[in-house]
Amino acid sequence: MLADQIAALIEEMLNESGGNLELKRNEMAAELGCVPSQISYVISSRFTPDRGYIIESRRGGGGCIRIVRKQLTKDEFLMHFFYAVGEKLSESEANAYIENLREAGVFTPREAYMISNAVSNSSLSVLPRSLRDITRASVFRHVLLSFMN
Amino acid sequence: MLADQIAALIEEMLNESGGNLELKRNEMAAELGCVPSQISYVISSRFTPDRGYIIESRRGGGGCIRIVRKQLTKDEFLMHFFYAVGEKLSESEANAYIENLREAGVFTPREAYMISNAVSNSSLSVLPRSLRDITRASVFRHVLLSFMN
DNA sequence: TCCTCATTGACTTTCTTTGACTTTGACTTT
DNA sequence: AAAGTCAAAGTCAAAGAAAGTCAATGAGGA
Repeated sequence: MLADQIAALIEEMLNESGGNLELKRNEMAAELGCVPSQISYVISSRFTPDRGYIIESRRGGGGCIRIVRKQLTKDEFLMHFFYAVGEKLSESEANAYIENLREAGVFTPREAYMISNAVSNSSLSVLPRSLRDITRASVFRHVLLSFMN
Repeated sequence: MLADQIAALIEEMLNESGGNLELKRNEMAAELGCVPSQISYVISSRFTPDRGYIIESRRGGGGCIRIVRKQLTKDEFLMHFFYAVGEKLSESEANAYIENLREAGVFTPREAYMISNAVSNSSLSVLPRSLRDITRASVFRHVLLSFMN
């Protein structure tokens, strides 16, 4: 299947580049003889943040797509939290996690404070209540991910 | 890409001059072999007041462009960003702000990285597109607040 | 069958590059 | 001093380049 070939190619290029890759979507598509949006599809379906990748891109002349792999050298502790956070996360659960991570020395007090503010109800008060816990969970998981490496 | 080269050159010249630079648009364009308005483009797209630069210029014979990198206190800096962040905030704007704050030493690299992840599109991908920029703005403003005083 | 994932291509958005034209200011001439 | 000259920088719109989005369609499996 095309998508798998592309994924494999990207994977390989990632290895060669030490987990930090810049690619030209159009170029790559031309080489593989596929449509450019196929590359987008593969990236958005397989190189997701949830699987430990960070994607950035720039449009326009000289634009490109940047893929960075977080090697998840298992900090068991972070992984634990990462998986513990479900689909939804309440403010108080979040604070409990943050407090735990602070005590464990994963977050500095300043970082803990900041994160707590970032995912506070008040930060998320712009959203309807029904979306807050889902958003909080996602944001928090991403924060955790940003500490793994 | 041309624009990036020019930006890098200006950056370098700014460093050499201690953050206070006068340049000749036409001269520079001639050296780089580009059209003069390209210089204008780079300045207006990258050395914006939002990123902490002040631009002045003089036309006519012997005219020039002056670029000054602002030095603000931490609180001024934060306040500036706090007010600059409007109702909505795109991912790339957010990253520009974060990068600035990191360079200014307000955020540690680790903090910058984390915040960037917290407000990334992928963090907010659980939300409908229409709510992302609003939520990002709110979260980011709260983060800024958590760093003040 | 129905559902999920893959493929495609038309259309959109963002960023860059260029050049024609305008405005400004210093200097020179009358 | 007023007018003219010319060398800057400013403005803007068009064209180009690249990535993003999305909906329609296709293919394979439960």
